[in-house]
Amino acid sequence: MLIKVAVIDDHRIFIEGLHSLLSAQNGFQIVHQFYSEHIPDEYLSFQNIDVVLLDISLGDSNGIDLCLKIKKKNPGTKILFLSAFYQNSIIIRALRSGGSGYILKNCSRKELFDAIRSVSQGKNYFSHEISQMVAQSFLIKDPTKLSIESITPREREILYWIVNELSNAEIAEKLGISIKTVEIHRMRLLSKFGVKNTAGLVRKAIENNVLAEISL
Amino acid sequence: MLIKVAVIDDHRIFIEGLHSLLSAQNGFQIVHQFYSEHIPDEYLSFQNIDVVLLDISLGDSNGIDLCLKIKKKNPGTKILFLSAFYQNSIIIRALRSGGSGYILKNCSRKELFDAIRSVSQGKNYFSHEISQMVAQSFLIKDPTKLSIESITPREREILYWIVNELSNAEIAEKLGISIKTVEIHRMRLLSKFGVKNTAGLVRKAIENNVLAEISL
DNA sequence: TATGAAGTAGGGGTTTACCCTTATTTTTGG
DNA sequence: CCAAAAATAAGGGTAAACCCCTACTTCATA
Repeated sequence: MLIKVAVIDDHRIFIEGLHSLLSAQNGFQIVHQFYSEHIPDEYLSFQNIDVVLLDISLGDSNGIDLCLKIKKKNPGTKILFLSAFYQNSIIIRALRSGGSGYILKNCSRKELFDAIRSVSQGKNYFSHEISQMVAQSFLIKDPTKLSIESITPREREILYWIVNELSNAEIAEKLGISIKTVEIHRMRLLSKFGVKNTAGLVRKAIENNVLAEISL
Repeated sequence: MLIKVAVIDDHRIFIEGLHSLLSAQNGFQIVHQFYSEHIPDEYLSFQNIDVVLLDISLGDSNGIDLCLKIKKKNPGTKILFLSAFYQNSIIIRALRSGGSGYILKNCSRKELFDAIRSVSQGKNYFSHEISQMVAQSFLIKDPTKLSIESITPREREILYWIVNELSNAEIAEKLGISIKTVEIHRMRLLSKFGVKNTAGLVRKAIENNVLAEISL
């Protein structure tokens, strides 16, 4: 069972190191390798590739956009981010761009092999540092910031339908109440969330995870 | 250096087990313990408590709301969630409610002690299972969901300000263009995203990671 | 039993979003 | 250099959101 691997990184030395590492290990084969971030679209056909090792900081381009492109062309190919970068927002964007895992460049040989095997089998893999960082990003640093006023069950219900693109009239009909009542609930939501309009309402609702149904 | 601990759980046997565990170990002292979820507000003064071990599934009440209450009254007291529960949305809501860590009830003795020590020192602690689960919740399961029509740089800029609660008039002024132009961009965004209104626009923009600046 | 929180609903009004249409200029790529 | 895409902007209109106000009912709980 040979796992076919492609590597995309802008550091030539790093790719060569990876090449020698994977070649020395049974079960891996590096099929493609790109040194630059400027990869023409016609080269993005990875039908016969199992796993792409992708760096996030690719010169002036970035690995996240590249990941999106690759997954659109080759939905079956798994992406494993391999980066020295660990800034929270970057990690989360990477995860949302279609990747299957994220490890750090200073990881052990064993972890690299484990990660490649895992994602090639359709599983996910996160290095300990990455998953810890993602989890910690949810913690409230400042306890005084726990100030989002609690919303009532009915307000929560109204909010749910707002986020699902229903108008006040549609919500009123669905819940069997008057439009005026929906309006009132909506205004109280704006006030409680401290926002100016629907855009802010939806953003805060998602960010603060008020709606369990609306995951991420 | 004695760490003062309070335990809140609705399983009497579990609390007694915890008590004997922590008593046998130097450095810990269980000061309070509650068996029920119905704790009167006047008992929520934990000024001299370092760490509260809190179960999430407290009968008909829930540990998340209780955590919010405790942190509001005692910002300095650390909360360590200790639960058998691991459903994604619940975990994330728990983290956002002011806790400092989250471990599973089937964890090892050593992990329990480590976790309590960590949070009492102001650090965070997540069991491996929890942090992995949180990280995985960000992954896109279905690659075909990455298929949003590409938007132009200007549309992206408009979208950014929409998500930041600016009105068409405010965006027009900020970018030095007419309101009519902003309207056109906005309508094209609605069309490209396949949504009906601002709520859908903001939701899709966040979910599909269109805006790098809007992380979480 | 009374006080507050939650849900309900009306009137009346302003502002903003949404949806057509057409049309010019600029930029970009083959 | 030409065609396509992108950005600009207008007029004109409807629908929806937003923001005041008052006021009634229910329900829990102190």
